[in-house]
Amino acid sequence: MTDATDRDRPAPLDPDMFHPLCPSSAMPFRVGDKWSGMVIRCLQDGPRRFGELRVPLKAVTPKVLSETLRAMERDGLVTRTAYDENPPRVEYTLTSLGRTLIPLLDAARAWSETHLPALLAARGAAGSLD
Amino acid sequence: MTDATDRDRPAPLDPDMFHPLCPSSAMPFRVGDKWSGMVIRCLQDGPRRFGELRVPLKAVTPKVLSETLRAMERDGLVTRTAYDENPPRVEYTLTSLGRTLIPLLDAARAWSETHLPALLAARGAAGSLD
DNA sequence: ACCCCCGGTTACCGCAACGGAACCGGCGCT
DNA sequence: AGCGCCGGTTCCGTTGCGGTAACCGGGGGT
Repeated sequence: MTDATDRDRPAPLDPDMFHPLCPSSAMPFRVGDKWSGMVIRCLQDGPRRFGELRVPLKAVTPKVLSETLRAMERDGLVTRTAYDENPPRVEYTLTSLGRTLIPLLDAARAWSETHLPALLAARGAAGSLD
Repeated sequence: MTDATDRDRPAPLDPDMFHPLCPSSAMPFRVGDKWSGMVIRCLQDGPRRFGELRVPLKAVTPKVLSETLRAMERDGLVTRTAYDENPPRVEYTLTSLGRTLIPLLDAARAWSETHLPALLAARGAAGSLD
């Protein structure tokens, strides 16, 4: 197709971008709700559709995803744009405020890459004998 | 008194360091559990006793505080040192791993100072009319 | 005998987050 | 007529974090 709606469309999301072994879950930080940080990651390269977000976030149910997006919209982190087409199309975009969180996520990721193994080792050691 | 136990003791904690209007509560981040970030702030200048932590964290009950400290100890973020004295004395100290979280807390605080008003404004606007 | 000190523990409970499964509406295709 | 697509919503159940209130142990003071 490659029509107008495909312009400005970022590359497809990697279905495994939140692999089960990804630190996102064990990491001792959270941005907003459980999924908000991952949503920001999904949106950082451009607008995404609801169903598109469900690909990498396969563990999230539509209910929780829509709750998360609604909360983020209320907080001015994303904008929701509904196109009156058929089948319906809705796009979510990071606002400039939402974009300001990306460096924080980067910092959190950097911390995890450096220090999370030590934390998990400590946790494992405590769990096994103490 | 100023005896040996007072050596290396940091200045007393400010009872209002977590003022109700402090962004810590509205901030869209969390480090670990609800109180972990504040505990790290309390410990960043040196070891603190259990009762000492309860001064600025006056909203936390002893149960939750001890749970928090225990979890942080399991994760290798703090060390607990009990002195066999009377009345009992226990000191909590940040480990070097725990100290690595301080820059992250600084980044979160900087974000809040810059952007939290915008987030709260968006939230307020959404709540009032939508 | 009583109470205070400190640093907790125990039992109980409420609420919000999270999750599963099913359903919906409008249009187009077959 | 029936099915599928998309972007949700609704109902219901579970989990677990966090909070409340009460209690504990052991020495020392009065």
